[in-house]
Amino acid sequence: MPFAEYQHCLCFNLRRATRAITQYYDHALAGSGLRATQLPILARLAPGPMTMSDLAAWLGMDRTTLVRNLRPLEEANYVASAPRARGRQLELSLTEEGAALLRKAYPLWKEAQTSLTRSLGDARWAALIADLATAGETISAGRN
Amino acid sequence: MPFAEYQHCLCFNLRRATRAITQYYDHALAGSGLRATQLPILARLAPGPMTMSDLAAWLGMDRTTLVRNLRPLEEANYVASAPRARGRQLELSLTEEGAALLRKAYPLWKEAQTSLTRSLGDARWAALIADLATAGETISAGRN
DNA sequence: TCAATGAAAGTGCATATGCACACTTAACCG
DNA sequence: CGGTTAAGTGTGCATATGCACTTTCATTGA
Repeated sequence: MPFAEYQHCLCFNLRRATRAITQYYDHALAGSGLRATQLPILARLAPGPMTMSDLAAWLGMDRTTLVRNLRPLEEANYVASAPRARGRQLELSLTEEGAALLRKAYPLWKEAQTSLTRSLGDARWAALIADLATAGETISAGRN
Repeated sequence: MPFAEYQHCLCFNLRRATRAITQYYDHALAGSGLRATQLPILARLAPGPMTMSDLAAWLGMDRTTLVRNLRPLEEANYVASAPRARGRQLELSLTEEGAALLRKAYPLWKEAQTSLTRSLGDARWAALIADLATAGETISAGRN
Protein backbone atom coordinates (compact mmCIF):
# COMPACT_ATOMS: atom_id res chain seq x y z
CA MET A 1 0.00 0.00 0.00
CA PRO A 2 1.84 3.07 -1.24
CA PHE A 3 -0.53 5.59 0.32
CA ALA A 4 1.91 6.58 3.06
CA GLU A 5 4.17 7.96 0.37
CA TYR A 6 1.68 10.70 -0.43
CA GLN A 7 2.49 12.23 2.94
CA HIS A 8 5.80 13.41 1.51
CA CYS A 9 4.17 15.18 -1.43
CA LEU A 10 6.20 18.32 -2.03
CA CYS A 11 3.16 20.15 -3.34
CA PHE A 12 1.11 19.38 -0.26
CA ASN A 13 3.88 20.30 2.17
CA LEU A 14 4.50 23.56 0.36
CA ARG A 15 0.82 24.45 0.28
CA ARG A 16 0.38 23.67 3.96
CA ALA A 17 3.30 25.89 4.91
CA THR A 18 2.11 28.63 2.61
CA ARG A 19 -1.33 28.59 4.19
CA ALA A 20 0.17 29.03 7.65
CA ILE A 21 2.53 31.79 6.62
CA THR A 22 -0.08 33.65 4.60
CA GLN A 23 -2.31 33.66 7.67
CA TYR A 24 0.55 34.96 9.72
CA TYR A 25 1.09 37.92 7.42
CA ASP A 26 -2.64 38.50 7.09
CA HIS A 27 -3.02 38.78 10.84
CA ALA A 28 -0.02 41.08 11.05
CA LEU A 29 -1.50 43.32 8.34
CA ALA A 30 -5.02 43.18 9.75
CA GLY A 31 -5.10 46.79 10.89
CA SER A 32 -3.96 48.15 7.54
CA GLY A 33 -6.84 47.08 5.35
CA LEU A 34 -4.43 45.22 3.07
CA ARG A 35 -4.03 41.49 2.61
CA ALA A 36 -0.78 39.63 2.25
CA THR A 37 -1.74 38.84 -1.33
CA GLN A 38 -2.44 42.45 -2.26
CA LEU A 39 0.70 44.00 -0.89
CA PRO A 40 3.06 42.68 -3.61
CA ILE A 41 0.77 44.08 -6.29
CA LEU A 42 0.86 47.60 -4.89
CA ALA A 43 4.56 47.35 -4.12
CA ARG A 44 5.40 46.36 -7.68
CA LEU A 45 3.52 49.35 -9.06
CA ALA A 46 5.23 51.78 -6.71
CA PRO A 47 8.30 52.44 -8.90
CA GLY A 48 6.12 53.18 -11.93
CA PRO A 49 3.22 52.00 -14.13
CA MET A 50 3.10 48.59 -15.78
CA THR A 51 0.78 46.76 -18.15
CA MET A 52 -1.50 44.01 -16.95
CA SER A 53 0.40 41.22 -18.72
CA ASP A 54 3.79 42.38 -17.53
CA LEU A 55 2.61 42.66 -13.95
CA ALA A 56 1.07 39.19 -14.05
CA ALA A 57 4.29 37.75 -15.44
CA TRP A 58 6.32 39.42 -12.72
CA LEU A 59 3.99 38.19 -10.02
CA GLY A 60 4.12 34.69 -11.46
CA MET A 61 0.36 34.36 -11.62
CA ASP A 62 -2.16 33.76 -14.33
CA ARG A 63 -3.12 36.97 -16.11
CA THR A 64 -6.81 36.33 -15.51
CA THR A 65 -6.20 35.88 -11.80
CA LEU A 66 -4.66 39.32 -11.70
CA VAL A 67 -7.71 40.81 -13.40
CA ARG A 68 -9.81 39.72 -10.42
CA ASN A 69 -7.22 40.52 -7.78
CA LEU A 70 -7.06 44.07 -9.08
CA ARG A 71 -10.79 44.62 -8.84
CA PRO A 72 -11.02 45.39 -5.10
CA LEU A 73 -7.87 47.48 -5.36
CA GLU A 74 -9.34 49.58 -8.14
CA GLU A 75 -12.66 49.93 -6.34
CA ALA A 76 -10.82 51.20 -3.29
CA ASN A 77 -8.89 53.57 -5.54
CA TYR A 78 -5.48 52.16 -4.68
CA VAL A 79 -4.75 51.31 -8.30
CA ALA A 80 -5.80 53.13 -11.45
CA SER A 81 -5.90 51.69 -14.96
CA ALA A 82 -5.79 53.67 -18.18
CA PRO A 83 -5.63 52.53 -21.82
CA ARG A 84 -2.36 53.08 -23.61
CA ALA A 85 -1.72 54.15 -27.15
CA ARG A 86 -0.47 50.80 -28.39
CA GLY A 87 -3.00 48.05 -28.90
CA ARG A 88 -5.31 47.21 -26.05
CA GLN A 89 -2.67 47.56 -23.41
CA LEU A 90 -3.74 48.81 -20.00
CA GLU A 91 -1.43 50.91 -17.94
CA LEU A 92 -1.77 50.16 -14.23
CA SER A 93 -0.50 52.72 -11.77
CA LEU A 94 -0.45 53.21 -8.04
CA THR A 95 -2.64 56.07 -6.86
CA GLU A 96 -1.66 58.46 -4.09
CA GLU A 97 -4.01 56.54 -1.76
CA GLY A 98 -2.27 53.34 -2.76
CA ALA A 99 1.13 54.81 -2.00
CA ALA A 100 -0.13 56.10 1.34
CA LEU A 101 -1.48 52.65 2.20
CA LEU A 102 1.87 51.07 1.39
CA ARG A 103 3.57 53.50 3.76
CA LYS A 104 1.02 52.73 6.44
CA ALA A 105 1.38 48.96 6.02
CA TYR A 106 5.15 49.01 5.98
CA PRO A 107 5.84 48.77 9.75
CA LEU A 108 3.26 45.98 10.12
CA TRP A 109 4.76 44.04 7.24
CA LYS A 110 8.30 44.69 8.45
CA GLU A 111 7.48 43.34 11.89
CA ALA A 112 6.07 40.11 10.44
CA GLN A 113 8.95 39.76 8.00
CA THR A 114 11.61 40.32 10.68
CA SER A 115 9.92 38.03 13.14
CA LEU A 116 9.52 35.21 10.63
CA THR A 117 13.07 35.68 9.41
CA ARG A 118 14.31 35.09 12.94
CA SER A 119 12.67 31.63 12.99
CA LEU A 120 15.31 30.21 10.64
CA GLY A 121 17.80 33.02 10.21
CA ASP A 122 18.61 35.07 7.14
CA ALA A 123 20.89 32.53 5.51
CA ARG A 124 18.50 29.60 5.61
CA TRP A 125 15.60 31.67 4.40
CA ALA A 126 17.68 33.00 1.54
CA ALA A 127 18.71 29.46 0.62
CA LEU A 128 15.12 28.27 0.85
CA ILE A 129 13.80 31.01 -1.43
CA ALA A 130 16.67 30.48 -3.86
CA ASP A 131 15.99 26.73 -3.93
CA LEU A 132 12.33 27.32 -4.64
CA ALA A 133 13.27 29.66 -7.47
CA THR A 134 15.59 27.01 -8.90
CA ALA A 135 12.89 24.39 -8.73
CA GLY A 136 10.42 26.77 -10.33
CA GLU A 137 12.76 27.48 -13.22
CA THR A 138 13.39 23.78 -13.72
CA ILE A 139 9.73 22.94 -14.12
CA SER A 140 8.94 25.90 -16.36
CA ALA A 141 11.92 25.02 -18.56
CA GLY A 142 10.37 21.59 -18.97
CA ARG A 143 7.41 23.15 -20.72
CA ASN A 144 9.49 24.21 -23.76
CA MET B 1 11.68 54.74 -0.29
CA PRO B 2 11.46 51.24 1.20
CA PHE B 3 9.26 49.75 -1.52
CA ALA B 4 12.05 47.66 -2.99
CA GLU B 5 12.19 45.77 0.28
CA TYR B 6 8.77 44.29 -0.35
CA GLN B 7 10.30 42.26 -3.15
CA HIS B 8 11.91 40.04 -0.53
CA CYS B 9 8.64 39.32 1.23
CA LEU B 10 8.82 35.70 2.35
CA CYS B 11 5.08 35.29 2.02
CA PHE B 12 5.04 36.51 -1.56
CA ASN B 13 8.01 34.38 -2.61
CA LEU B 14 6.46 31.31 -1.01
CA ARG B 15 3.10 31.92 -2.63
CA ARG B 16 4.65 32.46 -6.04
CA ALA B 17 6.60 29.21 -5.83
CA THR B 18 3.57 27.36 -4.54
CA ARG B 19 1.47 28.58 -7.48
CA ALA B 20 4.05 27.28 -9.94
CA ILE B 21 4.45 23.93 -8.24
CA THR B 22 0.74 23.41 -7.76
CA GLN B 23 0.25 23.98 -11.49
CA TYR B 24 2.99 21.48 -12.18
CA TYR B 25 1.28 18.78 -10.15
CA ASP B 26 -2.12 19.71 -11.55
CA HIS B 27 -0.90 19.24 -15.10
CA ALA B 28 0.74 15.96 -14.18
CA LEU B 29 -2.49 14.72 -12.62
CA ALA B 30 -4.67 16.08 -15.41
CA GLY B 31 -5.64 12.70 -16.79
CA SER B 32 -6.69 11.31 -13.43
CA GLY B 33 -9.59 13.61 -12.62
CA LEU B 34 -7.89 14.59 -9.36
CA ARG B 35 -6.36 17.92 -8.42
CA ALA B 36 -3.17 18.41 -6.51
CA THR B 37 -5.20 19.82 -3.65
CA GLN B 38 -7.56 16.87 -3.47
CA LEU B 39 -5.00 14.12 -3.47
CA PRO B 40 -3.77 14.66 0.12
CA ILE B 41 -7.34 14.51 1.39
CA LEU B 42 -8.01 11.12 -0.15
CA ALA B 43 -4.57 9.85 0.80
CA ARG B 44 -5.05 10.75 4.45
CA LEU B 45 -8.33 8.87 4.57
CA ALA B 46 -6.86 5.76 3.00
CA PRO B 47 -5.56 4.18 6.23
CA GLY B 48 -8.94 4.63 7.92
CA PRO B 49 -11.81 7.01 8.72
CA MET B 50 -11.33 10.35 10.46
CA THR B 51 -13.55 13.13 11.73
CA MET B 52 -13.82 16.44 9.92
CA SER B 53 -11.98 18.41 12.60
CA ASP B 54 -9.15 15.94 12.92
CA LEU B 55 -8.65 15.82 9.18
CA ALA B 56 -8.63 19.61 8.91
CA ALA B 57 -6.05 19.82 11.70
CA TRP B 58 -3.86 17.25 10.01
CA LEU B 59 -4.09 19.03 6.68
CA GLY B 60 -3.28 22.32 8.37
CA MET B 61 -6.27 24.08 6.88
CA ASP B 62 -9.28 25.86 8.23
CA ARG B 63 -12.04 23.46 9.12
CA THR B 64 -14.56 25.38 7.04
CA THR B 65 -12.27 25.22 4.02
CA LEU B 66 -12.29 21.46 4.29
CA VAL B 67 -16.09 21.42 4.33
CA ARG B 68 -16.06 22.94 0.86
CA ASN B 69 -13.12 20.99 -0.45
CA LEU B 70 -14.93 17.78 0.45
CA ARG B 71 -18.05 18.70 -1.45
CA PRO B 72 -16.91 17.72 -4.96
CA LEU B 73 -15.25 14.62 -3.53
CA GLU B 74 -18.48 13.51 -1.89
CA GLU B 75 -20.52 14.29 -4.98
CA ALA B 76 -18.17 12.16 -7.04
CA ASN B 77 -18.51 9.44 -4.40
CA TYR B 78 -14.82 9.33 -3.55
CA VAL B 79 -15.48 10.17 0.10
CA ALA B 80 -18.41 9.19 2.29
CA SER B 81 -19.49 10.87 5.50
CA ALA B 82 -21.57 9.30 8.23
CA PRO B 83 -22.59 10.58 11.67
CA ARG B 84 -20.91 8.94 14.61
CA ALA B 85 -22.34 8.01 17.95
CA ARG B 86 -20.52 10.68 19.95
CA GLY B 87 -21.69 14.24 19.58
CA ARG B 88 -22.13 15.65 16.13
CA GLN B 89 -18.95 14.13 14.86
CA LEU B 90 -18.82 13.13 11.22
CA GLU B 91 -16.85 10.13 10.18
CA LEU B 92 -15.20 10.62 6.80
CA SER B 93 -14.09 7.57 4.91
CA LEU B 94 -12.60 6.74 1.56
CA THR B 95 -14.96 4.85 -0.72
CA GLU B 96 -13.87 2.03 -2.99
CA GLU B 97 -14.02 4.47 -5.92
CA GLY B 98 -11.81 6.83 -3.95
CA ALA B 99 -9.26 4.12 -3.30
CA ALA B 100 -9.34 3.11 -6.96
CA LEU B 101 -8.75 6.72 -7.99
CA LEU B 102 -5.76 6.96 -5.66
CA ARG B 103 -4.27 3.87 -7.23
CA LYS B 104 -4.88 5.30 -10.70
CA ALA B 105 -3.33 8.66 -9.80
CA TYR B 106 -0.30 7.17 -8.11
CA PRO B 107 1.99 6.78 -11.13
CA LEU B 108 1.14 10.28 -12.36
CA TRP B 109 1.84 11.76 -8.95
CA LYS B 110 4.98 9.70 -8.54
CA GLU B 111 6.35 10.93 -11.84
CA ALA B 112 5.80 14.58 -10.87
CA GLN B 113 7.22 14.01 -7.40
CA THR B 114 10.32 12.23 -8.67
CA SER B 115 10.92 14.75 -11.40
CA LEU B 116 10.58 17.72 -9.08
CA THR B 117 12.73 16.04 -6.46
CA ARG B 118 15.52 15.78 -9.02
CA SER B 119 15.55 19.57 -9.47
CA LEU B 120 17.20 20.07 -6.08
CA GLY B 121 17.95 16.60 -4.86
CA ASP B 122 16.50 14.67 -1.94
CA ALA B 123 18.60 16.28 0.73
CA ARG B 124 17.84 19.88 -0.11
CA TRP B 125 14.15 19.20 -0.51
CA ALA B 126 14.08 17.45 2.84
CA ALA B 127 15.86 20.40 4.44
CA LEU B 128 13.50 22.84 2.76
CA ILE B 129 10.39 21.04 3.96
CA ALA B 130 11.84 20.67 7.45
CA ASP B 131 12.71 24.36 7.57
CA LEU B 132 9.19 25.30 6.53
CA ALA B 133 7.82 23.06 9.27
CA THR B 134 10.09 24.72 11.81
CA ALA B 135 8.98 28.17 10.71
CA GLY B 136 5.37 27.08 10.84
CA GLU B 137 5.71 25.79 14.39
CA THR B 138 7.43 28.99 15.45
CA ILE B 139 4.62 31.21 14.28
CA SER B 140 1.85 29.01 15.65
CA ALA B 141 3.64 28.85 19.00
CA GLY B 142 3.50 32.65 19.03
CA ARG B 143 -0.28 32.52 19.13
CA ASN B 144 -0.34 31.06 22.67
C1' DT C 1 -8.45 48.38 -49.07
C1' DC C 2 -9.78 44.62 -46.62
C1' DA C 3 -9.23 40.08 -44.74
C1' DA C 4 -6.27 37.33 -41.77
C1' DT C 5 -3.39 37.25 -37.90
C1' DG C 6 -1.88 38.07 -33.49
C1' DA C 7 -1.62 40.46 -29.13
C1' DA C 8 -3.99 42.14 -25.05
C1' DA C 9 -7.67 42.07 -21.98
C1' DG C 10 -12.04 40.16 -20.04
C1' DT C 11 -15.84 36.32 -18.66
C1' DG C 12 -17.84 31.92 -17.12
C1' DC C 13 -16.91 28.15 -14.48
C1' DA C 14 -15.07 25.45 -10.79
C1' DT C 15 -12.32 25.01 -6.92
C1' DA C 16 -9.36 26.99 -2.75
C1' DT C 17 -9.02 29.85 1.43
C1' DG C 18 -10.36 31.81 5.98
C1' DC C 19 -13.25 34.82 9.10
C1' DA C 20 -17.58 35.83 11.50
C1' DC C 21 -21.48 33.87 12.64
C1' DA C 22 -25.25 30.43 13.19
C1' DC C 23 -26.86 25.83 14.20
C1' DT C 24 -27.18 21.27 16.61
C1' DT C 25 -26.50 18.19 20.15
C1' DA C 26 -24.15 15.90 23.94
C1' DA C 27 -22.50 16.55 28.49
C1' DC C 28 -22.50 18.91 32.69
C1' DC C 29 -24.54 21.12 36.70
C1' DG C 30 -27.70 23.12 39.97
C1' DC D 1 -35.20 17.78 35.22
C1' DG D 2 -34.24 21.95 32.92
C1' DG D 3 -30.67 25.41 31.81
C1' DT D 4 -25.99 26.23 30.54
C1' DT D 5 -21.89 25.11 28.38
C1' DA D 6 -18.85 23.10 25.12
C1' DA D 7 -17.85 20.57 21.03
C1' DG D 8 -18.61 19.69 16.30
C1' DT D 9 -20.42 21.15 12.08
C1' DG D 10 -22.30 24.23 8.47
C1' DT D 11 -23.24 29.08 5.88
C1' DG D 12 -22.53 33.79 4.04
C1' DC D 13 -19.20 36.66 2.43
C1' DA D 14 -15.05 38.11 0.20
C1' DT D 15 -10.93 37.12 -2.00
C1' DA D 16 -7.48 33.76 -4.60
C1' DT D 17 -6.46 30.63 -8.46
C1' DG D 18 -6.29 28.88 -13.28
C1' DC D 19 -8.45 26.97 -17.66
C1' DA D 20 -11.32 27.47 -21.79
C1' DC D 21 -13.31 30.69 -24.35
C1' DT D 22 -14.51 35.33 -26.00
C1' DT D 23 -13.87 40.18 -27.28
C1' DT D 24 -11.35 44.01 -29.05
C1' DC D 25 -8.16 46.18 -31.85
C1' DA D 26 -3.72 47.04 -34.26
C1' DT D 27 -0.70 45.21 -37.62
C1' DT D 28 0.36 42.60 -41.54
C1' DG D 29 -0.24 40.91 -46.13
C1' DA D 30 -2.48 39.94 -50.55
